[in-house]
Amino acid sequence: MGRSACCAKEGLNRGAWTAQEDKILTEYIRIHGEGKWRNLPKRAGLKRCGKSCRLRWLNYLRPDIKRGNISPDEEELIIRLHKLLGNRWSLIARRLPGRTDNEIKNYWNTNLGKRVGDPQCPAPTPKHSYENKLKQASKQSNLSTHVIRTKAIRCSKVFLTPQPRSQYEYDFSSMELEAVGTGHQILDIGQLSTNNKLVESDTYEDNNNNHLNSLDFMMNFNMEEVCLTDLLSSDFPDMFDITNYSDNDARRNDLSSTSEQPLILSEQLLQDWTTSSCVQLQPNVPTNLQSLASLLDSGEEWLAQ
DNA sequence: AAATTGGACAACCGCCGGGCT
DNA sequence: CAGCCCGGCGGTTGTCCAATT
Repeated sequence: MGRSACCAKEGLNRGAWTAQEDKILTEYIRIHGEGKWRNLPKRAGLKRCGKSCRLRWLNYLRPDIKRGNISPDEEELIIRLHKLLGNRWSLIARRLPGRTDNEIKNYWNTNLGKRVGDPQCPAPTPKHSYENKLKQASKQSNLSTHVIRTKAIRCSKVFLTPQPRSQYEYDFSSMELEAVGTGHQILDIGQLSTNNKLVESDTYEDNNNNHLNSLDFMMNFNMEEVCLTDLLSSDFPDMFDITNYSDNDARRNDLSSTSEQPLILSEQLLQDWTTSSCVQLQPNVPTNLQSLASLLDSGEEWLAQ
């Protein structure tokens, strides 16, 4: 017996969403939060498939989405990440705050794939240039296209350890995060750009007058205020504090054996990085995408071995 | 000015894995 | 343990629109 379809297809709207549908969906999620997608359409009074609602929300309506205007730095990062991860768009998207897997996938398919796949491929046409994209974005905004651009970026795969609140007050110099299931510290926000602020999980919800009890949080990460190119000059090894692994971490021995050496990207480390949402950072070291690029370089070298 | 072409991207589809019963 | 539900993911399609003929 096969599983039932996610929804009956009869009588459901399909195709582009109307402003009214968007409003209904946004309002419903604002009140009830995400989840229960299958029942959502009925409860919200939408003639849409639950999956469709979820996709619409995740790829378009979510307030933390930054759409269009992919910068050259983001582009380079996408290329590197794709080289490392392949078509794992969701993983790639997690490294690009505000970007959705669908957007990155589309961007790759229409731009980067052709370019990267064929070294002889001619330079992008003017229509594809960054400058023109800026013009297009500007044009779109002038046409009052509803481009959602918020600073709050949800970091859905990072959780604060369930410790007393004082553990994660907004003292960035001591804040540490823990990746799901890894049991080791994953990120120190100490020297995040001052433009990047950690906010509690319910900030996002607050924006929607919601109040979920999730422990996950968001990182206020304004890409436009982070000069990615500034990040390209730091030494990646310095970013990693291998000694930060807890004593009962099974990997500690392996890692500590290399702690006195220039960083050699371990499989585990790479795995951590590719499966978590944050990079392990050494306190007092600037967070930057160039370092991610360096990490990718290391990962590429490792993969080539 | 109309028809055609091609790019961009929103949306859909089917599959899969995890969790629950 | 099997069956089911739910959500996530990647591939593909459909539609819109600007550029070109």
